[in-house]
Amino acid sequence: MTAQQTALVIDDHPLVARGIADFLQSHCAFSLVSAVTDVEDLWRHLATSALPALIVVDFWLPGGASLTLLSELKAKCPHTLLLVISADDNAAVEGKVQAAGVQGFLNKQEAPEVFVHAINTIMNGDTWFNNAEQRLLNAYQPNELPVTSQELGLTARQGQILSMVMNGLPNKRIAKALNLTEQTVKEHVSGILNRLGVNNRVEAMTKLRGKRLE
Amino acid sequence: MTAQQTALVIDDHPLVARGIADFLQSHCAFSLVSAVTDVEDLWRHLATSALPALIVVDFWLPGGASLTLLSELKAKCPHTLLLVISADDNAAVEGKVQAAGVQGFLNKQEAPEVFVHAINTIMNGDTWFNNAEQRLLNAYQPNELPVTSQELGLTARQGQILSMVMNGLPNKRIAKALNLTEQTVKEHVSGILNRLGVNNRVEAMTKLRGKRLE
DNA sequence: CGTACAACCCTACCAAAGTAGGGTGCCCAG
DNA sequence: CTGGGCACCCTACTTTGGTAGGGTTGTACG
Repeated sequence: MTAQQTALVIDDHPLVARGIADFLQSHCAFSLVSAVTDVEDLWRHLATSALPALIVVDFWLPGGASLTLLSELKAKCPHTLLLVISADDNAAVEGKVQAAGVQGFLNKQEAPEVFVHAINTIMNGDTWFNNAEQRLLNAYQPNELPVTSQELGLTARQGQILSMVMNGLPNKRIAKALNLTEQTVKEHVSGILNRLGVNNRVEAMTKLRGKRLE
Repeated sequence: MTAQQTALVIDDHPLVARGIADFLQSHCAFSLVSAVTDVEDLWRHLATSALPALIVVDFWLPGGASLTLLSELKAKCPHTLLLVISADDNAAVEGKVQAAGVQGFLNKQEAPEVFVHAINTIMNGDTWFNNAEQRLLNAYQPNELPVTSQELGLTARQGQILSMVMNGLPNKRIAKALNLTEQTVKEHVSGILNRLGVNNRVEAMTKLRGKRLE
């Protein structure tokens, strides 16, 4: 690659965008790396400057805008390479991005050397994706606010059962797993529902959505 | 503040940590800002260097470690100021952090000038928090992967009903809202469960956990 | 010592969720 | 025009979830 190529980074967190841009400029062979924080800025930049050789796109743009943005970018700048970065380890995200036809996907957690390697790979015309199969196993939700059973006013046993309820287990399987009568489980569940002020397990699930037990 | 104070940034994404650290060093009056990416590194750094005046902590450390980390830091470095930064706009997060007794909370999305202002406020002995009441309204879940009903093989009506199921509505209320018989709703739900390969609505909820319909 | 509470068991009952089978009207493609 | 898919309705049934009664044990606390 020549020394005259430019790149563009879009991330809704200004400091992050600037940090990645600076890193690319100092560690990869780009003559200029710009940083923008929203989609409007991105289009404005593309309209007023020469097309960059590479655009780095944060996956979690506000409102889930990134997927539509990617297809628009592919349509309007077919020769520009696209690298998507994400803060979480969700295999589904990588699959979606890969299906969108971009050149690479990378986790923000990766070491700086991996960044450099990925960028060079993409600039050479290859693609960069992690082994999706490997990651299918741990498709967990990383951004869950931890909550202890005590904060909810639950006993230890209730907390244990609540976590199984939150994972979708029916009473029968909970009873089997804990060597209890289904009735006993029901009573624990009733206690939990009372404590949470809800009428059934589904309401409990929606009430605690986005939280992680213990 | 003097020109000899140092700061420390902990964020599990190396580029982000480095970017924020560089920004603090160039825009605030710190003589040295270090960046670490995990808790072990943090303790190692604190043991081998002079205590920093300020530690910037990313809220979403792996495994939800940040809350316990904050209380440990308060215990072991009571004179060090703590600023927590987070990528999302969740009022509950800010409340938790404030309860942990740190000096400030800030969203990564904020403009760089706000960062500078917040840092200066904290370094002067004040605290920096957003108006939690204002934000209680939009305590939404930002990181939800969008999924269309078509991708799931569902009809439009089924998708509509699925989204209500995902929000915890029982069949009776769905029927009332859509002017349908409860029976008709049940049949739609049955169709959805079949399509998703699950046995009941609770399994459907856990299967689609972290996704957002349409 | 007595009280309180958590955890466990039981029977019995009712409401909600889900299944099966059969029927109507609509619209669209072959 | 005919078959198929979709949305809607119905009756009837089974399974699961949740509540309400009452009872036993163990343990922690004043």
